[in-house]
Formats: sequence, structure tokens, C-alpha cells
Amino acid sequence: MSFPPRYRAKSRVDLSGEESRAKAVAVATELFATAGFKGTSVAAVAAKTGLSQSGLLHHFPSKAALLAAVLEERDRQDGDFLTGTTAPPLGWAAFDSLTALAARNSTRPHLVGLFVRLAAEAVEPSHPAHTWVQQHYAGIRGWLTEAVQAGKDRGEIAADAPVGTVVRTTIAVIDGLQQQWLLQPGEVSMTADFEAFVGTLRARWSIVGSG
Amino acid sequence: MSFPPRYRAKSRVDLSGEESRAKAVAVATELFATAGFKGTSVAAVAAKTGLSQSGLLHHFPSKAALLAAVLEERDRQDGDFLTGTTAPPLGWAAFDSLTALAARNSTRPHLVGLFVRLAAEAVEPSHPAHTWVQQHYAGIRGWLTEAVQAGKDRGEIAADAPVGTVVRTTIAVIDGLQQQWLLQPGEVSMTADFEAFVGTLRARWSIVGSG
DNA sequence: ACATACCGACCGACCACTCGGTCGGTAGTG
DNA sequence: CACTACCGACCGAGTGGTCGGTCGGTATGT
Repeated sequence: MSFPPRYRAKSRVDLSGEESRAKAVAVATELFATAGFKGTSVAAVAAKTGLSQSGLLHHFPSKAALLAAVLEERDRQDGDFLTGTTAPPLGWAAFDSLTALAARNSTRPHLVGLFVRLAAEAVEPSHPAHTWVQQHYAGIRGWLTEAVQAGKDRGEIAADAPVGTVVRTTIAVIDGLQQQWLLQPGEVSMTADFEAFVGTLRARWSIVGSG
Repeated sequence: MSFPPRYRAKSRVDLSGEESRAKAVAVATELFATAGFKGTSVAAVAAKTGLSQSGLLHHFPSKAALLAAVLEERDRQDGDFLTGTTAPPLGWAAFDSLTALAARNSTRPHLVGLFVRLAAEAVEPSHPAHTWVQQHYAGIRGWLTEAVQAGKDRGEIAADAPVGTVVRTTIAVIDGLQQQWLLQPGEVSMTADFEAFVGTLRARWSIVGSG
């Protein structure tokens, strides 16, 4: 998406353009997270960015394009965990990575709210974020399924553990805890609760003496 | 809400009013479930009900009032499980009731969609359904907390089981499975997955020989 | 000259909601 | 029975406001 700087890097015009774009994405992330996509107006994003509506639409041809940029940015920030260049964690280590992800998300309510909002809004196929949400779930599902299967192969996880159910339930716990965390931010620890859930999984499906 | 019939009960005018009202609530439930509250227009509800917009607003003074009627109806249908007149189930039986609730919900995608949608939309305090969502979660939390505590007292559940975490995680699993079920209706069984989760809980926190 | 960043003015569509009325049925009175 | 008074159900035609998006222009830097 980012094209090479054709002028000197410090050019005021280009810099200003990039800055406006980035700021608009940040503002849109926050507003989409709290008011949803349909509940947020382009004018509101523009105002909070410090642009006129036309100025904002100069950078993003449509509201949907702005949403796409927001989702792209979210993927970029989270992608290191799942689709990063490093090898993905396997076996129980994958669940530890998810715990770490939960801990990190606890410091970024904007991104959590954005996801919870959009996941619910985009259930209907006509929503501009529908395919993104589908792919997001498919990605996590596939990643976690592979990790659990690998855990079986290397003797960490019991061979009779129901992979699909474990995977879906784990994802469900993450999503559900996020929802509750948004409703009572101070009184819920996503990290602790998820860690306890993983402990329960280990107690049930760990092969004794393997970790 | 219902005032005493000043005329004979079978008056055709009154009956027609009740019917229109009920149909409007049913239609609104469906539309709110698929398009959300903000994404649904009063005109759309009116058209699908078979009324003009003015006719619909004759029965419900505002869109928010229509939403309130929808939520009231949902509570009425689900309330038997949690706040019914019969004594609430305690100990592990409470989780069996939740399994039954999941099974019943599997046959009513409208109500599931309505809840998932509104729970996400109503995170922001200004949303007309915000307090309803808060109370809904508080109700389930309290109900399940009491059940788990009672299970400890009667020796079904281990005394060192972390009540709060178990309760929050259980609610999270329900919510998360609903979300996934909405995204892939045919490929997920909320009932089976939740049942497996309960099995994992039992394996970890059941007191041996008690059930 | 040329591209980029940006704005003011505007547009048609849609929004929730209001207003003034019609219509059919009911109750009371004679 | 007829007549009046009244009711709830419902509609057509608006209200002002907001929506996403377009267009023509200006200012600026290369």
C-alpha cells in the first residue's frame, strides 16, 4: 500500500498527506470502535481528524475504503502474532501466545471494541466488512487447528481431544471475554480468565509428563 | 402495560390493534437482528409489518419504544429459564439448563442475532439498549454465581474452584459460540460445543463421586 | 506546467418524527 | 330505531436534519 517517496522524504506536502491519512485511520478506528461503522459519519471522522469532509474523502474515495484502511491497519498490528514471518507456535505454546495476545489487547481497548463491533455488525453478508470478518475467523481457526494437531503429533495433547470443539471454544472464550471486558472495563481481567481457561484445557487434555 | 378492556373483549378494532402491535414487534425483532438497531429504519419495519410509517408510530411513540417492546418480548420468552417461578437449578444442574438454553436457541436464530447485535451495539452508554444489556449480563452472572456457590455448598463443586472466573468464562463461551454460529450456521453446533465445555469444567472441578 | 492537499458549496437520498385528517366501530341518549 | 359524541387505528404529506458523495476551485510545493 505504501508507495516509495518520490520526492525528498521531508517534503511538507507529502508528509502532511501521509500524516493526515494516518491520523484519519486512527480517528476512524476509535469512532468505529465506539459507535460502529454505520453509527459513525464521515463528517465526524473528518472533524476529529481536523479535515473537512471533502478533505477526508480526498484520501479515501468512500467510507468503505476508509473502513478497509482501518482493518488493514488492524491486521498489520496483530498479524505479527499469527501470520508473522517467524514460525507459528505449536501445541500448548499456541495457547500461551493467545494469552499474550489477550494481555496486549487489554491495553488497547480501541482495537478490541473495533473487532467486537464489526464482528457483530458484519454478520450480514452485505456489510462491507463481512468477508474480512469471515477471513479473520477462518485464519484464527486454521492457525489454532494446526497448532492443536501439531500438539497431538508431538505428544503434548491427548490424541482423543476433540480438535474442532477445542478450537471453537477457545475462540469463543476470547470473543466473549472481550465483550464482557468492554461492558465492565475495570472489573474483568481478560488475561487471568483466559489463562484459567487454558489451565482447564491442559488439565483435561494434556498428556501427563509432557508439560 | 395492558389496560382493562372497557368494551367487550372481542371488539374487532381492539383485536386488530393488538395484532398489528404484535406483528410489528416480531418484524422489528427480525430486522434488528439482521441489520442492527441503527441499521434498521422505522419505515422498513412499517413496510414489512404492512403498515405505513405513521401507523407504526401510532402504536410505538418512538423507535426506541419499539426497541423496548422487542426487548421486553425477548425477556418474556427467555425469562422462564432464569427468573421463572420455579426454583432455579443449582450446582451442575445450572450448566445443564444452559445447555438446554443453547439447544433451544439453535432453533431461534432471530433471537440469537438480536442479542449478539445489540450486545455489541449497546456497549456505548448512550445506546438505548445499554442498560438492558448491562442488566441482562448482571442477571445471568448473578444467577450462575449463586448456582456455582450452591454447588460448592452441597459438595458437588470443588471448594477451591474460582467462581468468578468459571462464571465469566461460561458466559463468554455462550456468547462466542453464538457469534460463530451466526457466521457459519450449518457448520457449528452450539449445543455440542457447549456441552463439551461443561464436560471439561466437570472434569476439572467436580468433586469425585458426586455426579 | 503539473501534481498534491484541501476546502466550500452543493446534491439527492434517507432519517426519525409530526400533523391534520379519514374511517369504522362503540356508547349513550331519546 | 336514529342521532350525537367519541374513540382507537391508520394514512398522506410533510418537517428539519443528517447521510455519503460530487464538483469546481485554491493554495502550495516541485
